[in-house]
Amino acid sequence: MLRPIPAGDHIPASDLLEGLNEKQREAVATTDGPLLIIAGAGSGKTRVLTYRIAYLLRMGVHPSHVLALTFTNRAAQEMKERIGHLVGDGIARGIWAGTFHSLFARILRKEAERIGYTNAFTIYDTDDQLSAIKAVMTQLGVSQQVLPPTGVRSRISGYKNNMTPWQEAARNADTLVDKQTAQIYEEYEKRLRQSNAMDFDDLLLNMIRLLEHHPDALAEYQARFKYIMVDEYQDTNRVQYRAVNLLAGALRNLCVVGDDAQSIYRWRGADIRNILDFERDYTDAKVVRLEQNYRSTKMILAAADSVIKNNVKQLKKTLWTDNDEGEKITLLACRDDREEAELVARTIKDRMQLHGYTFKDVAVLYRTNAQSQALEDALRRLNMPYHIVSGVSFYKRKEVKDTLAYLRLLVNQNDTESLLRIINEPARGIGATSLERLQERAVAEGRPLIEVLQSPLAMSIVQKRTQVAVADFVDIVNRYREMVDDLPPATLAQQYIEATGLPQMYKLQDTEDSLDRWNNIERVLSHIYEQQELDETLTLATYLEQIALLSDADDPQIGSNRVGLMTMHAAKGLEFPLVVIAGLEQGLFPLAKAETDINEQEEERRLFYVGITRARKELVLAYAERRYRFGELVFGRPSMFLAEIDKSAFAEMPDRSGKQIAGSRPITDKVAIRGIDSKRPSKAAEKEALSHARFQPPTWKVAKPRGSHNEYAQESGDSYSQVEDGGRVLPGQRVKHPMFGVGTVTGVSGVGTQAKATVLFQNGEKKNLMLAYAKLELIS
DNA sequence: AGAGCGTCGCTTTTT
DNA sequence: GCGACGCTCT
Repeated sequence: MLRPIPAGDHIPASDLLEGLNEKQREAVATTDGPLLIIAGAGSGKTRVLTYRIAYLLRMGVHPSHVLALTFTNRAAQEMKERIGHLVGDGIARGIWAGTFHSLFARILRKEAERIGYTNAFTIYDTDDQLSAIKAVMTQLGVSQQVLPPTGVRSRISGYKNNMTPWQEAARNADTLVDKQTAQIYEEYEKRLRQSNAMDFDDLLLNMIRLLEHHPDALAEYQARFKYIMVDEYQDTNRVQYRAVNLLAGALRNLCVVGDDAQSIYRWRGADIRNILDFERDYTDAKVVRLEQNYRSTKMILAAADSVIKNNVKQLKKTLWTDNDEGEKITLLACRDDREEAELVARTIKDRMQLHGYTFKDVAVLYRTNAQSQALEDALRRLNMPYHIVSGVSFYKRKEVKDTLAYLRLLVNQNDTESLLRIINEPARGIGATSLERLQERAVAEGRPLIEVLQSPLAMSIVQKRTQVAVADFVDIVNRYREMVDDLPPATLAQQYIEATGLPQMYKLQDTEDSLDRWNNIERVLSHIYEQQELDETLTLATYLEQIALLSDADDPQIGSNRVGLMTMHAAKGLEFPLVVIAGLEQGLFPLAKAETDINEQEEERRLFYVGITRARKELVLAYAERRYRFGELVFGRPSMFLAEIDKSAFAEMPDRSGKQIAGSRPITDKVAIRGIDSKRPSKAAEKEALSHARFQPPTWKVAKPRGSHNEYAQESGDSYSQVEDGGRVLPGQRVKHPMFGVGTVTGVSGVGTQAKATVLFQNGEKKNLMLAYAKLELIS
């Protein structure tokens, strides 16, 4: 048993238990042995987790012996911060907190050799997976028309999530499609091995392989992670379950926290059995139920409960609260998606004035990312700041992916997917036919493509001209490979990317679009520089790993004062005083396929439950009778979920013009709302503003003079343009750029977000910089 | 080999 | 309503 240690400057262990309810206290103070915490929405789960870890530390557990597995990096970061407040930052920093994927990647990086990789292994995202699958299908002569590669990808991922190796998949294959899929699976696995690459599933599987095949590694990590906690346990899959069981196997100090009602990742392999089996696998497990909700009003909780109770499959629990009754729910019945967006925006503005919310107190949730567009337009028109939680989109841009592919190749030359991606980008005269032939050769010889490219004998199968082009390309990569250990990553990346000719290609095209792309490449390079400044141990490999494992919910802007726009999946774990859920129509939410499949329907319902329970004070629900989907006007009916909420919970609310917004009448009634101004902004302006709202990469800060503008100007339509307008940068002005150094402005062009400055730097280089992005510091 | 045009499929959610 | 991909032509 543990004994408390002197508290020093911080809160003693016993005090940590104060201010917790009885159940929470029990969960926190149960340090040893298996513990299952069933934590209803808003029941103080995060509080319990952080206090429990702080308690452990106070009881003398060394931070490095604590492992906390979370769903997002943000959740881990937040947890660390909160623990830091309780026990001191220095101590909190020592715990192992992160996602399964990022922590396992870190361990595997160290142990790579033992499972047949090198520590330079690349992490393949879903796009890389797809290219690999396509290449394999071409190699096997399987038609991509008959067998869609995305379908194959999800089947392979399904196999992996069930720990089914290709041998077994092949054995169990009955139909031709099954057999072909199994064969593609086999070749896919070989290809990734050959490429020294792991996909997301492999990060988990390889951790298991390491622990199962290397008893000393198992012993080592079991001894290291003496206390293990798993958050969002209902959304873990079988592989994660196995990994956790292995790690906790010796000491069995395993605490899992979950809520089956909030399980929303079944499609990704999350398995509710993980909760049910816990008590079976750990018969001595203590079970603590947290059922008091501290977050929401009675009204909101009642609505959530009346919805979720329609699910047949669920564990019994009763969530209750001491909070106020609260406001009734507002229902916005709208004619179409434009009007829905408009009304949502106006309602938000209205409630902000009425109840004193600020922008960051508000979130608009929806089922699909595509719905954000109309909402953005409306918010922009009302000049309300917002931010979209989907930080990865910047990294999905072609030029950014190309840049990263070049860097990945530098770190891991066997990374065939990256190699193929950029070998002819910019065009070098290395065509598809030649590459196909060379790939065939590589497969036949069982060696990585990059080796084939460097073998004069093998290269003789392609034209002389191609041979020369390939040799030039390989030279560039090799030249910079030699410098990897000698130059700081940002400098190396900068010089190497310049040498590839990629940025120049876009710059010379000199169109609005190509300059944008050029700029994005510069932003990646500046980003590496920034990260390097923050962490001097940064290497290109670790940088690339961070990028690969970024998640949407990791968007650092989440704390800024803006209205949050996000999917309900992305909203998991968050809470807001005012929550709007838009697009409550059959076929959209729930999605069409849930109408026939009861399991899907229950998952959609859980998702709605998650959405509702994000709200603390007030809930607004909205649907539209017509909506544009795929550029086509589609008619819809209100969501079945709306009918599951008691009619008396809805408010009858006049809007400011005195007109009816929505009533407590049967929701199928048509409620017409007039007088909404719906002038569309110009196409160009829309696209413009959108690109800035969307492509702000995470951890990116636009440097700007202090206090020169309101704090939310950055991304919200018109106000954005004031961030760095041409006005304050004039010819003759001396400026400093983080990468290029000091220079003098020689010219300015464009206005608003398009404002550019030509700067002559001290090294004689002249650069044309977008002021909205380039982090220029004015110096005198 | 590369440019240009047309078709298709896409939007469910993401580590 | 857009972007990715494939086909055709040069």
